[in-house]
Amino acid sequence: MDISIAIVEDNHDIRNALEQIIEMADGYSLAGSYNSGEDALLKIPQIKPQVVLIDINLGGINGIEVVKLLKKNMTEVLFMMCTIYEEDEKIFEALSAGASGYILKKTAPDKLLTAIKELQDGGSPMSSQIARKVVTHFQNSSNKSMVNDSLDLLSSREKEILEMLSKGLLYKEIAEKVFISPQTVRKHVYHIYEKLHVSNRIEAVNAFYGR
Amino acid sequence: MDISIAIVEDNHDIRNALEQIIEMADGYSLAGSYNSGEDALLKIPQIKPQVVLIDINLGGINGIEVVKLLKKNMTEVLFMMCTIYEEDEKIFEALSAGASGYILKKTAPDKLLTAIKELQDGGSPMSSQIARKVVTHFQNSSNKSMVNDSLDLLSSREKEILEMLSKGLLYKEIAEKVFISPQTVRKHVYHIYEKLHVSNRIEAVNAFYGR
DNA sequence: AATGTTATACTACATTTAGGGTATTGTTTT
DNA sequence: AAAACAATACCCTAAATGTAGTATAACATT
Repeated sequence: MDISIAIVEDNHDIRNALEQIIEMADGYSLAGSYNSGEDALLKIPQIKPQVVLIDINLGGINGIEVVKLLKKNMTEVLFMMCTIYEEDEKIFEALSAGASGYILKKTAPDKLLTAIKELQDGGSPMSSQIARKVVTHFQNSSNKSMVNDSLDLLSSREKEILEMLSKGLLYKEIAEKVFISPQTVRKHVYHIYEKLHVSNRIEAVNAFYGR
Repeated sequence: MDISIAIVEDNHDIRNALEQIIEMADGYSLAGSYNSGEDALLKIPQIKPQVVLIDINLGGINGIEVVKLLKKNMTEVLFMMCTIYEEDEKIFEALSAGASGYILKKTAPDKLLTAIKELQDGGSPMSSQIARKVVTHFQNSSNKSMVNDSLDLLSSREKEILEMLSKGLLYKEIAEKVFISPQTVRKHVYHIYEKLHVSNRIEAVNAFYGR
């Protein structure tokens, strides 16, 4: 079975070129082609293509918005952003809007077709440069709670208690859990606040989460 | 200038094969080769290679731990995980430990060399299948705070107050900010707790952040 | 016109926290 | 051995929070 593809691209020449590539290739079929996001929003839910190749900078509503809206009701459709830019912001916006692939317009026809195939096979085709940006973003967001030096000031008991505090437990609940008196819990919390330079639970918990 | 590469791999045959590939290739030079993570931890800080090709499953300390430890003091060194697995968990662990590339052992010699080159050029070489996993993870974590339907139950005033609560402000501070009495703030908070089914600030704030 | 919701504000009471003091027992570090 | 720190636990006081009832004005919905 061919992979059915829809194209959303406002530039006439590029759209025609993409259409040609898809129509001439074996194993791929063109399900629809639109020159605006508005048009795509109306038609794509009807034709239900497997893959949508979509430009980011469309005339009216932009491609990222289109993906966001369509993805909400058509989770199975795979979106591949196709753009001239390689900007960090756009990449993250597009991916969190629900796009699965991100390629540049200058990509050669055969690479484009391979990328669509990969998309359909559960991959996320993108250049390794773009992948690095995603990875870096991933690293930053997964480490931000770890890069907290002030938390190192806390003793392990204090960290343990802060963690329970961050879950909303009361002093006495914490006391029961670790078999100490609520008084002692209070003393620990008191020291935690001193060390973190905060004056209530919320601020301490925010510090704990690195905010 | 050649790209200097270190190899960390406990299997003798594979290590030899990798050494051969690097040594025979133009533009790449072998800076060191180790059969254990422990060895790598000792030697790599001295030889300072540009790229480290490292297996995940080493005999003693595992490759991810090695990356974590080395990356801490050698931020410029690029790590490429080289493994037989394609497990989600390992991928995320490796990337957040500081690895920039992730390839499979079955990768052909010329692809391996290309991947090292891409790594050096600021890319993150990985298969599109692996990229999809990273992207999916990215989508899940970037959306988790948005998918909160219970917050919709709150009136806009209540949301406003919850947001200030989440920053650690006291009732009276909130009262001053929005020019209402602290009593009213308390009443709002009371309603917030009811709607979110929680019974203290921390739990409300956790709900606010979608935890 | 009646009902429901939101925002406002008061009261009262019980509970929980925060700030600070003191003290004992261990464990590290010097 | 002395000093510093960690964990434990008690004291007191005051402030903040949580729970709950009541009430009023404004606005939206039925």
